[in-house]
Amino acid sequence: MDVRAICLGILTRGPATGYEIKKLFDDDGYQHFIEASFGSIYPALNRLTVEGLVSVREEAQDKRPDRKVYSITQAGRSAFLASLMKPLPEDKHRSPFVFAMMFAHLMPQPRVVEMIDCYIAQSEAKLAQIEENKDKPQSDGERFVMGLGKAIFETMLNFVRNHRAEIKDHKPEAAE
Amino acid sequence: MDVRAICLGILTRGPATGYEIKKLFDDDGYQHFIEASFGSIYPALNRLTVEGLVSVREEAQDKRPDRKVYSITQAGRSAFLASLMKPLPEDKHRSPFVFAMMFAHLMPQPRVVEMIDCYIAQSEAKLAQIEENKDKPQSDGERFVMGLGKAIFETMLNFVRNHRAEIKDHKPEAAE
DNA sequence: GCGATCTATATCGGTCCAATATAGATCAGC
DNA sequence: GCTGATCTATATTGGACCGATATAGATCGC
Repeated sequence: MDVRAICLGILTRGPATGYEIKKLFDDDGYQHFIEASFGSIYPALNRLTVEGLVSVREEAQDKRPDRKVYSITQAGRSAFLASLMKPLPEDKHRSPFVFAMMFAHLMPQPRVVEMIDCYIAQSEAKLAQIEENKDKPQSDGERFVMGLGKAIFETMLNFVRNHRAEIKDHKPEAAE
Repeated sequence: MDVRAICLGILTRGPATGYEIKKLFDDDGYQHFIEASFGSIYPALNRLTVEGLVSVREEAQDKRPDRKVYSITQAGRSAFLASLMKPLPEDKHRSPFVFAMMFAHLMPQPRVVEMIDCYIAQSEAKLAQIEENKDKPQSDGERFVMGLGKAIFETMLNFVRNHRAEIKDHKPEAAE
């Protein structure tokens, strides 16, 4: 599941530029489960082109930088399918917040509450974004991703909210 | 939240070798939310030593490689605390499985079911590991991490199990 | 009209991971 | 008692990847 495979996957949905591939992650709900930066997308597309897994059509635009529209080739389709038949790498959930919570006892209490509130706000924003995209026409796969994202963020929100209440109850002198 | 900060955090709990820091992730439930490899831990500890944020005591062992036991210094403690006062990077949940599910329509149906079953088995194993460690003496922070991990994996398991049933109901010709 | 944001590509430094090397200890099973 | 597997322990290297930055004209909001 490296960036090259991710690009191939996106391109099975239709031709796109590097910029559009990146934007797909930012705008829709995918970035919660998979992402790639420009610094890896552009080199990946170049290499895929050399290997014949994608083809490029340069669209010279009037008063804009050229667009390089990439399309997946038959060889690319086969390669992507083959990668889906191999065992998948495991999920990785990296949470600086959770790590920080392990050291709550070292922090001033207001900072802990601030951290939790910030995390709650972020999770709410993510949930809102998923909710927003719910009306768009979606494939089965997209509905699965959005549904799972929603379920996970709701679970985390609940858990963290309860934790916040515990902290407040336990040390009422730090109440707002 | 780079590897250096992670090492400092672990060392606030007491002196440890690079090996032990890594093992903490593997054995206990932390690896679900934060991790680091040997390839980054050892260089990080070296740099922290040069910077005076940790100190080393080399224990020459009889018939074993030397142990380098690292302890956090006062300067290290301050640096770690300072890093906790800065805004935290956001969570990153990277799931090749979820990405692959977006392309279920391109795969042979048995492969989709296999993927889901594999994912369910992995999640069950992670849950079992958390359950196992429940009896160990734990700090507040550890209970928080384990509790959240348990809640998330249970949510995902539920969701994926339902999804599996849907696939089976929808295409009963692929039933086991 | 002016700053902010958007479209669009590209590169670079640095971080980090996965794999590999080394090497003796211990432990399980035969 | 021997043999292979696993464990303790450190270290390096190649490559993947990210975050920041550069460039540059377009468009949009105020």
